[in-house]
Amino acid sequence: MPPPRRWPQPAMPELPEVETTRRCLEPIVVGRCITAVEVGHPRMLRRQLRAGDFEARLRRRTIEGLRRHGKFLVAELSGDLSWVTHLGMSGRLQLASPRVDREPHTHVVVRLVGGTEIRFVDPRTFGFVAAYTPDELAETSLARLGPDALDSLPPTRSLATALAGRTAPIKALLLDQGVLAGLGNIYADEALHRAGVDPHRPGGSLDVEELKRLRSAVKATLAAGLRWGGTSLDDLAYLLPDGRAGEYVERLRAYGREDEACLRCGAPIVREVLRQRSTYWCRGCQR
DNA sequence: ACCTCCCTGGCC
DNA sequence: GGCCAGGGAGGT
Repeated sequence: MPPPRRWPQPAMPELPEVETTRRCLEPIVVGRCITAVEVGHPRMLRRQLRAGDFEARLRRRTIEGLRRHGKFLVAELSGDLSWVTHLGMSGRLQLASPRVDREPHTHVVVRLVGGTEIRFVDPRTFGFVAAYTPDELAETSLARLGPDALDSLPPTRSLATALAGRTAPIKALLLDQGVLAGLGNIYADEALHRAGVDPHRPGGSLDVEELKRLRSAVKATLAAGLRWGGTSLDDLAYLLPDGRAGEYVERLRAYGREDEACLRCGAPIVREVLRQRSTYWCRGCQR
């Protein structure tokens, strides 16, 4: 047995983790009414225009739908309000009975009719919650997101238009939520590895063939992440709402595999810092 | 288009 | 005791 790999510290909820969370919550919460709301950490409300609004806006509303755009989870509430949750770096949502002890760093608790609680646990507090009217929502960063990488992945020609003339590294552009919404550091590295594209390449320098490969790679990477329930690292910062761990970590091809052999060409995967972010890639087969 | 900051647990 | 991880906002 090889020693267990030491994964880089943070789990990072990205599109597959948020979508897995959404799918797990949807059948439980949609159609149910919110009876009580507690916010234990004021920082969670830093994106709410008036902090006092959040609890009042949620209470007694019914959750009519649960959607996702990029990494944002949006519960549509009765009365035309949107409850927005972003998991940040270390956030996760939990379904729990009120009888079960709260975990440390449980910053928001939303209780539903019947007693079930949706709990937002976030040690590093990069996540947040907010309740917006339609007008307010139109002014948030949610309204400035690019197309969703899973549900609305643009055709190759649209990607070519979006990237034309861009000189920033393709990795940075994949992380730019205004270009494409949903990829974070793990899945950006995975997609570039699958596509065989060097993360440093200026975005505008990719030819049509490369863009086709990259588009397919994004699709395949997200589908694989979803299929395995997302990526839970050793710290288990990310877990599904029912407590299960995502299993994609065992299937990562680049991220976290420094000095290990590339699964495609055998060259060692290297780690370097690109735009202040860890980047794992293969010098042998990513060009 | 780029850099800095926020925040905390885990590791050296 | 200090450093590192990073999504997104804000500033330059």
